[in-house]
Amino acid sequence: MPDMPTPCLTAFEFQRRLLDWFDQYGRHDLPWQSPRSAYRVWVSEIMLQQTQVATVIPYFERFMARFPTLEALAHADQDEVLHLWTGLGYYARARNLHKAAQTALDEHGGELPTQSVEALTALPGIGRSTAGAIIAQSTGARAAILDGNVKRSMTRLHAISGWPGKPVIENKLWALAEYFTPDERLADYTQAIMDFGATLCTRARPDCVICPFNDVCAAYEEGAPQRYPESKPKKALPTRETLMLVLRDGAGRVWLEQRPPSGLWGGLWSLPQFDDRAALGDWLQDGVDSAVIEPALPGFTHTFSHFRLAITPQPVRCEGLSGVREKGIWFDPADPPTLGLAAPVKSLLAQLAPFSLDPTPGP
DNA sequence: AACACGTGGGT
DNA sequence: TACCCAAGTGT
Repeated sequence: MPDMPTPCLTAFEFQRRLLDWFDQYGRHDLPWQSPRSAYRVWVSEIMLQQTQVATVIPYFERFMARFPTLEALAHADQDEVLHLWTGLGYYARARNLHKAAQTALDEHGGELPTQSVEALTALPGIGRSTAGAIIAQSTGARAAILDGNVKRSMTRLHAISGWPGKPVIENKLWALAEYFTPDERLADYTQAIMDFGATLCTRARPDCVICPFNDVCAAYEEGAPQRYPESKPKKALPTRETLMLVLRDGAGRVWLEQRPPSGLWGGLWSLPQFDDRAALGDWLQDGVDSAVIEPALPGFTHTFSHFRLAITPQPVRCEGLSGVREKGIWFDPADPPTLGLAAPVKSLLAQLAPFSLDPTPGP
C-alpha cells in the first residue's frame, strides 16, 4: 500500500473501538438488514448512492414489494423499473440495475456474482465501493468500502487536506479503508463505519465529545474537525433553456414522449421538448393545422446540481395530433400509468390535472 | 481528469 | 437565501 498515511490506530484497535460503538449506537434495523440477501443489499446500495437513507427507505420497500427477487426484476419492463424510481433521481442507476439483473440471470445462474470485487464491478452500476459493500454485507468476506462517510471520517482522523474526490487523495483514503477493514464481522464493520460517519462524525456538527476516537483524531487535535474534508472546487452554474409543450387532446389527455435512452432523464417519459422556438415552428407545421399557442402556466425552472433548467410550458390547443409523432402516448393526468416520470414533470402534470380545453380567457 | 447525472435535506 | 452535499459510477 504505497502512499498510505500513518494510521491513527492499529487496525485491530480501530476495529475494536468501532465495533464496540456500533453494538451500542449503530443502526441494526434498516430494511435491507433483515432479511439480508445479496439481492436486497445490492438494490439498497444502488439506491443509496448519493442518496440519504431516509429518502431511500420508502423507495426500497416499494421496489421489493414489486420485485422480490433478482429474477422478477430481470423479467420486468424497463418502464416499470423506472416508474418505481420516479423521484429518486440518477435514473442511470435504475437502467443499470435492470440490465445487471438480466446479465446475472443469463450469465450467473440468476445470482449476483459475489465471489469477487472484479466479478461485481463487471456489472453496470457497481463500482469498487458498492462491490465491497455488497460482498461484506452479504457474504461476510473481507472487502473494503469508501463512501462519503468513510472519506469524511478518514480525512478527519488523519487531517488529510485536499478535496477527497481528487485521485491522489482518494488513493490514500482507499489505502486507509483497506488497512482498517477486519477479517471478521464484515457486515457489522461495514455498517458500523457508515453509521459512524452518518450519525456521529457528521459534516456540520460532529459529536466529538462522545467519539471513541477523539483521543487520536488529528482534526480534533487541531480544534476544527469541520475543516475536513475540504470542499469540491466550485464552478459556475450554467442555465439550459428549453421549451416543453403541454399538448392536450379533446379529452384533456396530455401527450408524452419517451426521452432518449441515456442522458438527462434517460428513458423517462416527458413532455415534447424543443431546443428553441424555430424547432417548434417546424414541428407544428409538420402536422398540426390549427395549433394555437397560448401562455397559461407560469414559467417553470428546476435547479439541478450542475445546472439550472428553465422550462417554458405553454399549452397548445390542437386537433388530430396523434400521428404527428410516432412514439408518444396520450396520458390522462387523473389515471397515472406505470411509466417513469422525472420529478419536475410529474409535479407539473399534477398541477395540470384540473386543466381543461374549455375556453378560459387569460387575465 | 473532469464532467454528467436528480432530488431533497441541512444550515 | 443560497449554497453545500448525501451509502458513486460511467464516460
